[in-house]
Amino acid sequence: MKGERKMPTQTFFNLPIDKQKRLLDAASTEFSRVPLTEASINNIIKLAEISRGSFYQYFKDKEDLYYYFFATLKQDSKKMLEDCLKEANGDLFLGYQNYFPKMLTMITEDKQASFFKHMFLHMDYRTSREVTPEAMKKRECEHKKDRHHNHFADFVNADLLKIDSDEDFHSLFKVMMTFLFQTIGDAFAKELPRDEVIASFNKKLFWLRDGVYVKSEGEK
Amino acid sequence: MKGERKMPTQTFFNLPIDKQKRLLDAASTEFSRVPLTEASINNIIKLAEISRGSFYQYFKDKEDLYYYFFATLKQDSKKMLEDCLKEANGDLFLGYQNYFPKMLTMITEDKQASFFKHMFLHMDYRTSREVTPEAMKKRECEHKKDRHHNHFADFVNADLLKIDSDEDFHSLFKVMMTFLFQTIGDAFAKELPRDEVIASFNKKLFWLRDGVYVKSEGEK
DNA sequence: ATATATAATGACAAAGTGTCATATGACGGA
DNA sequence: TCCGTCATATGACACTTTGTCATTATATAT
Repeated sequence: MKGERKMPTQTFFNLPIDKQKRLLDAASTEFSRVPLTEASINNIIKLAEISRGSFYQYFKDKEDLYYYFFATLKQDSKKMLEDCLKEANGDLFLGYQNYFPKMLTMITEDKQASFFKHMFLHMDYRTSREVTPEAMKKRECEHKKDRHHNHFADFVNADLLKIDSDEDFHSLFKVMMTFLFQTIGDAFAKELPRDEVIASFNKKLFWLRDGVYVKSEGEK
Repeated sequence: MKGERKMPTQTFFNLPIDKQKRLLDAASTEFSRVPLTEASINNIIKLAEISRGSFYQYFKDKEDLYYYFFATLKQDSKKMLEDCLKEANGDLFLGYQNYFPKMLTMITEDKQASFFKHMFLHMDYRTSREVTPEAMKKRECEHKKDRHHNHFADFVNADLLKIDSDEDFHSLFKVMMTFLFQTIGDAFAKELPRDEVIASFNKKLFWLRDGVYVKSEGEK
């Protein structure tokens, strides 16, 4: 593993806004053209009209820019889930059921759709961590008084769920995000129509909610 | 998308066995050293002591060799799941519960463990398709009389499950494979001890089996 | 005006990729 | 034995990419 830097350098942020924007636009174009592994820094610097050396003054490498670019996109996504959970009165599954179609719209109808397509079809461990909202990560620092940004677990009514610990919560969140990624990956790969995609997600969601086993009598 | 070839050329199979083996050994070494994207054909041909031109006579590119190498490893895995399902008398979940520890052993204790580690940490859409046993894929060719290799659905007692169609079966299989990949990915990433990994998988499995919602009274 | 920090540049070395014209060698027929 | 043919082997080549670095330019403050 290489040393990972998560952010651009200060130098980048000191840049005039329009130069920053040029770079991000270039990133958008290149990462929409091909998946991360095939993207070329050469193309990006040509598009952004900056010199090779400058690029490396702002970012450690391709990945660094990639994840930063993604971060600029995902800002609203956090709030969206939060709202859906509130709206569902803490019902985790209902919340997700409302969340998914919104998410899908954002991903497929955005002008970045092509970027997202590559992303979801090449979703690996690192990427899935980046994509997962912070608020979903395990909270280990409850004692710290600066809980400035709240945790999704706070919006969920745990009484409805067979969940014992924060650990479990985290694990369950991850499972649900996995469902989401998997379904969207499928959607892109097979170019399914929107309603089928949603139906497919809901089916998985309900399996998880109610169980796949038949209970006593088959109410099917 | 580029034209994908799944197999080595005939030329490769015409080669003397020991030369084939040299190449596969080289693949094993290189793909254990680094993930696919960082692997270098240069290294492989040096290790295998073949010329650059020869390599391209056998394989279309890195990926081609990679997936072929993987195919040589995965042969027994199919039978393993089949046996587990039989042993569980068609109980899908019990079958998987038995299957997982065996799978885990195979992946972590094999001499290819390092290869698998890279694979699971970089599992993308394509890879997950390759890894998933054939017998799990959707069967569309029931009418064809040559059902020479059987389908996992045949070993599963569907009466126990809320499953309506083959489509559903396929979808459920995929979910379960996803659990498996996700859990193993976690295991490698966080270097969890074996029993924790198994516990984590089982927890997810039982969530899916029985549902995450509490039923009527909390038997917790 | 001068010193100092900050940013920009492109040439460069190193490494990798896929291709191609050519070389090798095995085999069968004349 | 000589020749033609076929499958295979080879490595030089042209090309792309990457990350670095010595140098130059620009801005800011004294």
